[in-house]
Amino acid sequence: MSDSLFLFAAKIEKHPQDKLLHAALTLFSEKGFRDTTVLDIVAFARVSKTTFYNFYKSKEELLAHLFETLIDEVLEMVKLAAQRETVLTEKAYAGIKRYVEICQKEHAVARLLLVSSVGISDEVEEIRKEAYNRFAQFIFETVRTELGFTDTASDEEIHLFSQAMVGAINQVVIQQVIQPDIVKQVDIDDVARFLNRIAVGSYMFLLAEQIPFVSE
Amino acid sequence: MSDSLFLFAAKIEKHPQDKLLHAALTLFSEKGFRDTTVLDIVAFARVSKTTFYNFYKSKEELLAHLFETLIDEVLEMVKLAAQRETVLTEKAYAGIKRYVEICQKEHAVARLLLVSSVGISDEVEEIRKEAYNRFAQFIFETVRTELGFTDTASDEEIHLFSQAMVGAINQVVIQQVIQPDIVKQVDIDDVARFLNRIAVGSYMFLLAEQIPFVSE
Amino acid sequence: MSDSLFLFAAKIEKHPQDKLLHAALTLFSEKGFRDTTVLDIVAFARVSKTTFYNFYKSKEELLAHLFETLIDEVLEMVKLAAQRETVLTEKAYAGIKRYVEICQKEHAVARLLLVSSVGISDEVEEIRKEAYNRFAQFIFETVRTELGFTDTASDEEIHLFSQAMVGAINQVVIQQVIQPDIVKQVDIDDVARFLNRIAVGSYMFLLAEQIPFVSE
Amino acid sequence: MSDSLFLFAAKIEKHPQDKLLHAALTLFSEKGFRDTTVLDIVAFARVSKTTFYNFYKSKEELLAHLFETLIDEVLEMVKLAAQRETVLTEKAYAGIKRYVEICQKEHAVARLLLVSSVGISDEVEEIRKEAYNRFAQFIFETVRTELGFTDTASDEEIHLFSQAMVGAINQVVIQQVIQPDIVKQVDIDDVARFLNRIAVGSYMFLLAEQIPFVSE
DNA sequence: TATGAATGAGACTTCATTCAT
DNA sequence: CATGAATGAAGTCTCATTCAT
Repeated sequence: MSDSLFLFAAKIEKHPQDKLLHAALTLFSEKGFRDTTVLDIVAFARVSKTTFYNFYKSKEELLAHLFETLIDEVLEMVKLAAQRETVLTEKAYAGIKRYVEICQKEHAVARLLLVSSVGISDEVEEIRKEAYNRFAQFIFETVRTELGFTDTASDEEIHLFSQAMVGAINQVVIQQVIQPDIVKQVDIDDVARFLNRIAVGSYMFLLAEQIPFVSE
Repeated sequence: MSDSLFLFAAKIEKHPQDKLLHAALTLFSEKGFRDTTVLDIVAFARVSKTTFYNFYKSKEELLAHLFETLIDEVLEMVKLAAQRETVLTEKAYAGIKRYVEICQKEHAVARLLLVSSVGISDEVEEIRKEAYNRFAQFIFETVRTELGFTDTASDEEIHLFSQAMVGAINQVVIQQVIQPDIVKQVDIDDVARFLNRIAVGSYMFLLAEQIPFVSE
Repeated sequence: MSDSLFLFAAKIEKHPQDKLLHAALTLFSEKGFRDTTVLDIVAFARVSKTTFYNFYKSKEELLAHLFETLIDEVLEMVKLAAQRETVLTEKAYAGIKRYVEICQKEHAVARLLLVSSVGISDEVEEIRKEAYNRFAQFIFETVRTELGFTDTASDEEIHLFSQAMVGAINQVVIQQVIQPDIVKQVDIDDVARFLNRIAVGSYMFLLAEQIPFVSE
Repeated sequence: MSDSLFLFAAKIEKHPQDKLLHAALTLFSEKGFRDTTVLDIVAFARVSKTTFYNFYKSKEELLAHLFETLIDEVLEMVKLAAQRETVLTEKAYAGIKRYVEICQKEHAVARLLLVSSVGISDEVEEIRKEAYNRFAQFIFETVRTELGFTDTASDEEIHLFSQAMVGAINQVVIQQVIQPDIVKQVDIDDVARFLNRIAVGSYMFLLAEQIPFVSE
């Protein structure tokens, strides 16, 4: 389980809200959102329904809160990993690798974040959108810093590009990393390096379109 | 609505199953999967609940069937658009553009395919995975033909790359094309051309790693 | 099974209606009326639903027809048994004994007639009422002939009395004869003789009230 | 309706279970068991379907509970009437009269108890059997006390006899008292006195077989 | 806060019955 | 006649959510 990875789980759960978050994390990951009942959650968290509904208006709201908490922590870890990397040109790679690592180690949680939680509520989608944009922003800035370029591309294009990269990364994670039945476990390093190359290469390509040097 | 776009909707819906598919398409798109009840569906389709459950074991199964039907049609249209394009180097672009076009014109349906249907059931995810792989395969093969290259990259890498591209495309579509509240409508041509450049460029980048000419 | 006891069952069931009656008899007796479906019946009878609904408007109507057929046969056998008895004073006893015998031998059928078929439809109740009255009439006339009395009691009282006797007989049959789990099987002769004594005694008592010789 | 006769109906029905019982009594009596749906019941009782199924596993179980409740009350009233009668030799008559009275006044309820509820479920039949035996026991004991006899008949015979009497009484009630379309309303007193004479006379007859003084 | 009863909504099932082929 | 699809009604079950104690 993820007792050590996520902060609220480490708080020994003195606060009922932490207990609820931890219960939700455990149960949503294990059985999925719809197959987890509110009764399951309060039983696991050892709090009452009253407490539950004092903190959250609905099961959806709990998911939204959990989602936000998790994604914040994950992005924080990713950024931290990039910071800790001393080699400038490896910073983006370090971040992406950390992301892939987390998704592999906590594949149930990753599945929750990337698959099970999709389409549950507009609230979650809003948070997701925001989080993906932050992720995109991180990648873009890291890569730009790495390469020391001064942008010539428009903000609009940069934005699009970053989003595309996030989509690319998540898609690969979904299909290669978090499948529970994958026999030949992919090599995290390979995947991370691969994704990093795409990010870096795509950024260069983005600039290149200004001064075409690749295509016709 | 999409009465002309999707085949089963044009069959005048004599068969209850087509009526159900059409009803599901309409209602899932309009109100989302969760907020559509089986009663809504059978009322809209003017069939009985029994008929519903004769065809589908559950609402989830109907979604899976609808999803499969739609994605098949969409991919068919995309491939057709690429085929019809006579200029060889524009085939991938034509396909991607067709995809983005469909997603814009039928943004409710696209939303259903790309967002609302995620995480509902393993069955749908299985179909989605398969469909995304077919899409990835199409992109890869079209681009390869366009460029006339003989591959030097491994199958594994090609696979990863194609998946990444599909993720990139879908993410951009999700955030730029199918948001219902987007004020400044993006230009379909721009987005499609942009995505095409990513695909082409990424493919070249993929080969380039064999004969490194970009990075260290 | 009752293949030999009831006429329509012996007709080798050439006629679809006989097949239906036989199927209904078998299945209603075995599983009860509500737990037997029309599909069960037509499958067992090897006829089609169309045939079923050509003969009967509903499952209830089939029950009514079956009920009427059975009760007619039973009463016929009872009367026959009484006729065959040469000793005049044993005629009523012979009839009652035959009745109890049938109910014991065909306890599933008896259960259907006396318990399971009650309250299903007004039509059946009408037939039941009529049949019980015929039974009552038989008892009354047989006993009267046995005793050679000329009535002094009113028609009304005779009618009431006969009905009471039928009720008494059936109640004892229900509780003593057709219970499927009765361990100590009651002795048919004893019960029949007992019921006969009640009938005879009651009749005498009925007359006695005219010329009170028993009570205060 | 029977608002004053049956206890649970008088409880102002604060408890949903009482509301359900009252609704069931009303609707089963009015439209019969089969033609009353669970939806009818919960609508009438103004409780939710969930509440219904919290108390009862099925409509059958509700009937069983209602049946038990009603029959208990009826037997209580019958016994009370017998107790209140000061003239010793009129006690059995008083009880039977009360029974017939109730069946006439509440003929819909009586119809439910004696006809509509038959054959619905084994559970009800079990309760019915038990209740009829209690009724039989009451009649037997009352009559025995009235007559001051010391028994010479065997337990087995007494048991049979009591059952037969209950059957006789109920049959007469069914055919003379609770038919909704009876034009010439029977006189309750007459019927009750008649049934009492049967009970008393039969008991004497039962003893007489030991020391035959009536028949040949 | 905790507990438990109650609610209302919706999923799923099973039939009796009808109808077209 | 047989077959099978379709219907409509009802039963049963499971939850999320609310409320009183």
